[in-house]
Amino acid sequence: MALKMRKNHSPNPPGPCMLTECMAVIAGAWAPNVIWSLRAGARRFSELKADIPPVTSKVLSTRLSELEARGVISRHVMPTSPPSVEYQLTALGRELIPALQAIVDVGHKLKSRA
Amino acid sequence: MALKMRKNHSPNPPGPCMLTECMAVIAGAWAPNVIWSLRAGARRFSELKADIPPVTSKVLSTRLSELEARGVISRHVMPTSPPSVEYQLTALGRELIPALQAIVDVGHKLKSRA
DNA sequence: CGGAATCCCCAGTGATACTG
DNA sequence: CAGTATCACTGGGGATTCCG
Repeated sequence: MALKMRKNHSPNPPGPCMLTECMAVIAGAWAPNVIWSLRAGARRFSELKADIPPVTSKVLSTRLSELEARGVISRHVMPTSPPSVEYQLTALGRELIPALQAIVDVGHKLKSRA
Repeated sequence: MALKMRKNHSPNPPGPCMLTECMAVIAGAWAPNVIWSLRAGARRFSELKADIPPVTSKVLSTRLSELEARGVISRHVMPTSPPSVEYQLTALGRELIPALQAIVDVGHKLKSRA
């Protein structure tokens, strides 16, 4: 899986800029899945990796970084031994859930008609 | 802009398969914008191209072919001279609108907080 | 006008291995 | 456990050109 979204073509095209804007957030391999996995609450790196088997550590950490940079998720290092890290959606990230929910809904319809 | 989605990693991963399923449909460069432009009704090739300035003819026609193949849009050749072609959403395609609407909504929130 | 065919290119993935 | 480092590759996308 992979998602690419052009990140910038400077003069915002007239119409569907918001669409493009937000697509960029949920773009990137496995990004939607990560958000979806976090929808019920915080999860640790290895849990996320287990939730989404085909993802590699590299891509997962890359995606987590991006999402954190965009303010969609927050990262908390737990001072345990061995150290573990928890990720959870920020308020901003939770705003994405309805959109993903809508996508999932359509996915079901697509599936049932295929 | 570009979107990639893995099309198949055979044993459907437990959870977010529907998500992936549907993401694949709206993935691909400018696909969401095309659907969005068709939201209000049928449009011709050149109109779509005008709606989404940065898209090239090749990519637009590629995307239209894919979307048609997926049953999201329908293609009608008008027997005029010069010939023109109209595209419109199928019932299936219209199912996608709520999802895109949700994405646009989130886009606004993202924008207003950035 | 609408779009198919070609060529090229690199960003984004994946695989693998290594580290604190 | 939670990453980072390297490498190689693939195909999606852009530009350009040609066709009916």
